[in-house]
Amino acid sequence: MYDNKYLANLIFPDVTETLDDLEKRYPERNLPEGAEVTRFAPSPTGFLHTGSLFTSLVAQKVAVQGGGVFYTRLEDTDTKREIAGSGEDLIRQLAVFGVVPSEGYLGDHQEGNYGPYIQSERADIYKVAIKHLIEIGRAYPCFCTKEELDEIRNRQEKMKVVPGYYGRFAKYRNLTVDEYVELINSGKPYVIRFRSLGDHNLKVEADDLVRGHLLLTQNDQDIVIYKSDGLPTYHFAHLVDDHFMRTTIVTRGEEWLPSLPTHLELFEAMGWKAPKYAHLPVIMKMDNGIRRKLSKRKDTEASCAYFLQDGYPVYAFKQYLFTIANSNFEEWQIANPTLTIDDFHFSFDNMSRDGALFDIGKLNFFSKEFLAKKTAVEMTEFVKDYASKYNQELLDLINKDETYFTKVMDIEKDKPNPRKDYEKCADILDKVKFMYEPYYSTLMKGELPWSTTLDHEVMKATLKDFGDTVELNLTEQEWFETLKQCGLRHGFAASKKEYKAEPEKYLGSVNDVAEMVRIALTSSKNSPNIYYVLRILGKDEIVRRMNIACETL
RNA sequence: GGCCUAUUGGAGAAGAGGCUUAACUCACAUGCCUUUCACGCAUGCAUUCAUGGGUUCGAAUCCCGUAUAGGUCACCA
Repeated sequence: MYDNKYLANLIFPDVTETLDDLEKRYPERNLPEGAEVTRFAPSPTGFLHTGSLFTSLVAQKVAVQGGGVFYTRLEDTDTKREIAGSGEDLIRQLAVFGVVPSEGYLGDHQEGNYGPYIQSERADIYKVAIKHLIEIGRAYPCFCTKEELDEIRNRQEKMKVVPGYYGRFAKYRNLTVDEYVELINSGKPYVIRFRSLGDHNLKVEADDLVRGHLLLTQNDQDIVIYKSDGLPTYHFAHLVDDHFMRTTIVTRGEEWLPSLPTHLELFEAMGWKAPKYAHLPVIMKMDNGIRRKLSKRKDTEASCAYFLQDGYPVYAFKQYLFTIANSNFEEWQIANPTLTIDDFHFSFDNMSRDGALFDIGKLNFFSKEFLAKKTAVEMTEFVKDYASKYNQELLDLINKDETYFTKVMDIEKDKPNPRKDYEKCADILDKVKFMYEPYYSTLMKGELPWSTTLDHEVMKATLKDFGDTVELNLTEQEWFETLKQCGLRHGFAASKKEYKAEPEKYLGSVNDVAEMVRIALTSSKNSPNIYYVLRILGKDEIVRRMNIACETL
């Protein structure tokens, strides 16, 4: 007659440490009142997902604002799905968005007293906990094969009962210890399952920081806690890690809500106090009229790298994410324009329970605002940094003459309300290329929006005259006067009003003159203020451009 | 299919029984400004809070049913 203790020793003969040893090794953290310990625990299975960034931003904020600890942990228990190097990538990407943990898995190294912070390096710790559960009869080995499990499921489907490994369907749940011992000694492969005491007809109460008080169905599944590869499943690793790393708030996506009862029962079985939970809404997307979760495979917005590639400012992106996180953030930012997100006080109470649709329009708004506030020099620096990483063509353009590029960025910056024409760096090349050769020449060879009513000879004469007489050392007002004079010499009224009053007397108005000069200068009807463009180009270039323009007429 | 969660305008949302003839932000529309565009300014944009019932003198706010959407039911996290 064997007992559970014998069974536990048979399964984990090398495990000599006890739970008490671990409690001593990872003591309660000494933190001020109200300080929280949060974490971001990604799996190394790919790039940084927008939803993950969102979750990590919230976790970090909650810890930092209360003087607590934010740490990272690598959840690499699924060796099959692991993508080599993605753990380091994740940490690097996080850093780009200002999410820098003070403790934990940091890519190339680990830091802190509660480690290791890589789950695959914590196998011994999990074993101590599992051994304990076996000893107290709350865990047992299960020898089911994949086929047996499938068969159980099929039977349950036919019977129309809740599927899964529980109660009377749990084939190995009620063996005697002797039987377990015999099976193990026979060499049959097995996993360890939790012995649940729950009942799915009963409820369990739970509190969630964003959802409030919940009444959930109890767990009754004898879930696998220890896989045949010697590593725990997520559920068990979460339990052990968040307990011994002394996490006080678990932030995670709402897809975890259904497993909350399981986790709660696990904590209870271990005799541990469960942390507080915050199940965050997921970011959605409208796809053909239906709302769905951002998909890693289908949606470019799902990857944080996508926004970086497009050259969205990190701060703007964070502002956007914070409007989703806390509904009062926008109003706060408007009321406190000089303060940053770091000064904002986040609260779970102001978080919405259902997933927001990803709104690129709103991101664009924040981004435009942000870029417009930069000075020309800052802008050049910012764009250059972007170009050096993502856009060689743009980088070449800047490097050709950085001072010149800064002048282009400086257009109308001296006005009280600066232009907001760039929403991301990826837009910039297209918007400024007319200021450069060979782009200008190429543009002028294309379709040009010249007036269809004006006589081409008159236009040519006007443009030539304009180039020959243009004065650059004038104020904008004065310069506009000379433009009017030029128009007057060729039969254009000095203002739209005058033209409208006596249309038979003129060919058009100064507006028409400005338009043709604009096209000659930029190839387009829409451009920044020509006065500024002229001053950057210089007299010789203006004359040259007028000649090129005349040739297209 | 079972279970869970959600449902206020195009989007994010405020709203906790009377102060809401539903705040604010983005988007959109119109007008003004103006040498174009952008900026800025002004105005407009939900008689209605998924829906049906109920409670109440009074409901977006409380209760019940229905619908819809999302999530979840692995030796994945």
